[in-house]
Amino acid sequence: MRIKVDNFNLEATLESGQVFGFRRNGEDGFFGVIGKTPVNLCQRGSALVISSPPDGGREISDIIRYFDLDRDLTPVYKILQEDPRLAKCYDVFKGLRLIRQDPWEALACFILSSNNNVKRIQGIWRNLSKNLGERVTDGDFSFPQARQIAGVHERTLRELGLGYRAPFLLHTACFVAANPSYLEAVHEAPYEGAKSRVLAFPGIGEKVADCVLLYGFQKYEAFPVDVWILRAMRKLYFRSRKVSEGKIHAFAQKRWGAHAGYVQQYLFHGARTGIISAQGEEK
DNA sequence: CCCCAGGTTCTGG
DNA sequence: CCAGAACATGGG
Repeated sequence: MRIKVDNFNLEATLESGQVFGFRRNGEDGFFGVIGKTPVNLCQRGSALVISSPPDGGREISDIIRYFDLDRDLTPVYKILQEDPRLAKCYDVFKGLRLIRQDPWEALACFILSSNNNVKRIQGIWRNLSKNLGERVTDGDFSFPQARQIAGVHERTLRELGLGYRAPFLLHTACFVAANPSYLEAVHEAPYEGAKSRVLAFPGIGEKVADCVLLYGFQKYEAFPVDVWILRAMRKLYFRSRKVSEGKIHAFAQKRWGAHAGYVQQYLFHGARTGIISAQGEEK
């Protein structure tokens, strides 16, 4: 199947650290599992080519929704272009979009992300999927539901590489499995209320909560401040002073409002790939 | 043996 | 409210 896409950058979208279940497949392709459907993706200019192995395929509307392709990025582009500190990110990553992830997967994965690196998070994603998920192709699995994780012992999660995060994920999985409507309530609630509900889980603080709200619940006011964003923001907007994460979060929300989350994604990818030099902060 | 990785929690001031 | 340390694990 083939979808005409406008203002879309598949590579930047999948490699900007918002989702952990995709891997490169060939020169310009990617393989991943959306829900329980395995998909091969590759972009040829304005064409997004999608193939699902035995053609148990996804509807086009599902793909459009997943990659947020029905969003008008004009207001985001306007912000990026009009700020010289962000223009480079626009030039290089134009078409980067925020994925609408499964809420549970986003919640679980970003519990695993704390004090961790992307490569290892991807490895844990694979371990969890292979051991607790469902087989969707010969060697590929879907990310396990809360129920599946809730059914194992903490020691099992440690063996899969979760380290000290094992009890955090286990507790959260048990709660979600026992309270299926909780995540729906997060969806319904506005940003602040949703955030307090997400913060209630163990192992989730300000930063992870914002990631979960942004990637799993489409709360676009969310502005996760991690080490990369902290360095970049200090450098670009605070002359490398020791401004706190909280101050930066408030600054971003006031400056970019409902588009803060999108701006953050461009900034994060720019900082991590070295497009914008995030160096130069003196501790 | 050090530091770092999309931090959070706990502790003592 | 703020600064420091501990926390598993793997890589540089």
